[in-house]
Amino acid sequence: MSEPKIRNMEEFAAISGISRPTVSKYFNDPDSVRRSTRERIEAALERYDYRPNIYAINQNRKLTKNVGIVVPVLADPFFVEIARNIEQRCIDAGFRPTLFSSHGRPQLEIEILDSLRSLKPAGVLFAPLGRASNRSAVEKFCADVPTVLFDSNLEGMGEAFIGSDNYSFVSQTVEYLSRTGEPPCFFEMKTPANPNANKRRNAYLEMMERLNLTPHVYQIEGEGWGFEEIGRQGAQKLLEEKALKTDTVLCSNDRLAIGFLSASFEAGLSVGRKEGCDLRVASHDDHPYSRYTCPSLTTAAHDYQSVSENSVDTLLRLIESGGRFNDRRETLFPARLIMRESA
Amino acid sequence: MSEPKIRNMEEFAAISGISRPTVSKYFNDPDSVRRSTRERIEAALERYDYRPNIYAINQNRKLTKNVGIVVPVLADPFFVEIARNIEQRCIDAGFRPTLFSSHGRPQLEIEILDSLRSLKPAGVLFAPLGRASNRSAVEKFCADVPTVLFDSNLEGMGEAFIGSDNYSFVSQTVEYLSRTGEPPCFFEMKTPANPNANKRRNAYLEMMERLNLTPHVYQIEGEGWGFEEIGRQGAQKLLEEKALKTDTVLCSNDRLAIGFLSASFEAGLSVGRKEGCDLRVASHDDHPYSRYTCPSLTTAAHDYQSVSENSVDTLLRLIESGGRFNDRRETLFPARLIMRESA
DNA sequence: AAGAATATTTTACGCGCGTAAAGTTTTTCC
DNA sequence: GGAAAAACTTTACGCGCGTAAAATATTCTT
Repeated sequence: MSEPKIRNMEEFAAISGISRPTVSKYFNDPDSVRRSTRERIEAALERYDYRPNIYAINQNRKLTKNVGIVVPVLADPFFVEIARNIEQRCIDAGFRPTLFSSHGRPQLEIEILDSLRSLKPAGVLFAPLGRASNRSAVEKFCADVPTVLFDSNLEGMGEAFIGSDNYSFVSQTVEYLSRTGEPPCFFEMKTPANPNANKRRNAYLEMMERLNLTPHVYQIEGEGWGFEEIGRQGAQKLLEEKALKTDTVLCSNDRLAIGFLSASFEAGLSVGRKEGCDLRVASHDDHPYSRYTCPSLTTAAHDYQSVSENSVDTLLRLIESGGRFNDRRETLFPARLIMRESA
Repeated sequence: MSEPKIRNMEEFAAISGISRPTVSKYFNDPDSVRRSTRERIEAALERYDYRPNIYAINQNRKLTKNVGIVVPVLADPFFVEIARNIEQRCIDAGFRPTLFSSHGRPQLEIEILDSLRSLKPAGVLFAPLGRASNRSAVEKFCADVPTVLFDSNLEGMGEAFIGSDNYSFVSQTVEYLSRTGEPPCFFEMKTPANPNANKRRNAYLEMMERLNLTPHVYQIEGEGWGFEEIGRQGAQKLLEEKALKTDTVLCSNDRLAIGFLSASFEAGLSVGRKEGCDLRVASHDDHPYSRYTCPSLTTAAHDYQSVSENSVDTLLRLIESGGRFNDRRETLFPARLIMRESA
């Protein structure tokens, strides 16, 4: 490859002995040209490494092959895992994904959507910050760009939503904890960033009522996305004041639980499902590190595969449909209980 | 804003009463036009929200305002933290950063560089996979695109390298551990993914020699970037076989240490610097979660700020210099010892 | 106030490719 | 083998903007 350098499609067409429009056709869909033609082009491609100028291409297409992926925080490995999955699926489908993180900042989220707009993406997979998201900005964006929401639902926004079934998460953990010992209290933030948190609390309350048990919800102070620290400080306070009415604690999510475990350890309390332990702690999300907490964390796992697969499939259908669905469907995937040592 | 929709710069120039070339000049540098002109354009910008077509812009510029940021694994919060920092600094400098992660896969790293090339970025900040990186591919890339390496040094590649001073990390932890108790053994992977690991081992050996102490290095099996699991299994084996010759363990990095702590806990061993503990464990990196391990992890912290600031500054200077430096400088930042409960 | 310096306008071309239309060649099929 | 179908070539225009050159207008200098 690479004798003299090819400057543009004109030159490349010349040296491969094919007309430029046909070469152009080839790059848009290799199968749209005759086999012998395709082979001649591909032979030339191996000798001279030429790639069409992406800017010239996108200037002349209403729809690019770009796909935006926006997550609220990459510092949360959960989103990294989802993003990685989604990224690969987009590539496999012939698109160019670009990953953005709002890093927990509403203003940055707006700016990302804004700059995404000028990328003229074929579609966007968007996990919003949630409560802190600027709803009107999101709404405007979704009106312009085919968007599929995932993880965090903003009612009515985007053409579809794919996420996890919070009720499935909580019902399984509550049922398990109640069955194997004392029913749990619920540990969460007072003003959670993410709407899933509210659904989980409601699911807890509903589940406890159904089981004829008395619910206890502890809502701790704290703003932002530093859940571990918020959880640690909240737990420290509760433990110090001996405020917990049960010795079984169900945390809204794993990151809070990591903070809770940290505070428990520092308070000299032993956590676990074994005889003689002071506390049982369980949680939700199956955070990549929940296997390595001390003790390992009993939790409810997202179906990463299904969420990412369904999200991408939905977006591809959306793109094929011209960017609009007739009805906005919400798809939820159930959790899988992961029993470990903490409860 | 937004009465009728502006289609292009021609139209925007017309309604703002300025000629197109001047408007073009304004967008390339608002300060290059007369103040009264700038104000008229900005007034128009508020009424009609127009943004120049990014593809048309980049087609006609040899140098875009794009900057690529490539990290080996986003699943590692260390890189997320660095990337977040770098991203923001690039934005502040008027560039458009795009974040890529190789996700630990050498093939993906090559593909990222390849697609990055066609983005014609003004420059790239690149943290390579390390040992698994395709050196000739990286070399070719660096020859075409102004590149600054960070975190992981590939000798001679890129125009500069910015990273952490591994000797500073290890000398501080070894000194601290030796001073406050028993000198440490060293716990690492046999075939580490990252060249920093080798430097840390050598620093350990050198430091122990200097202190007239006998070094013990334990190299565990395992491939890839799943350090926690590798560390856990390696530690489990060592602890089971009671193979450790010291009760003070210095891990090559925090993620291995997280695995080590997990295995220790499961083996019923207490870790900490307090009287009566079975083991002391320390490590390097100040991983965002190292504060929340049980016990919290004594470690050596990267100077995130300095590394990211210097990386971006270097890249900006490189871009201004036309993409080439006369000499390839390597800048290393020292660590800061973080004393917590584990050692 | 007149000349110099600086900004802006006008005009025009080019970037690399998508894409349409009309004509030509190749393939397919009965 | 001949006609229809498919693929290709030729020609040509447009996309939205960068940018150069020359003419004109504005601001600054003394």
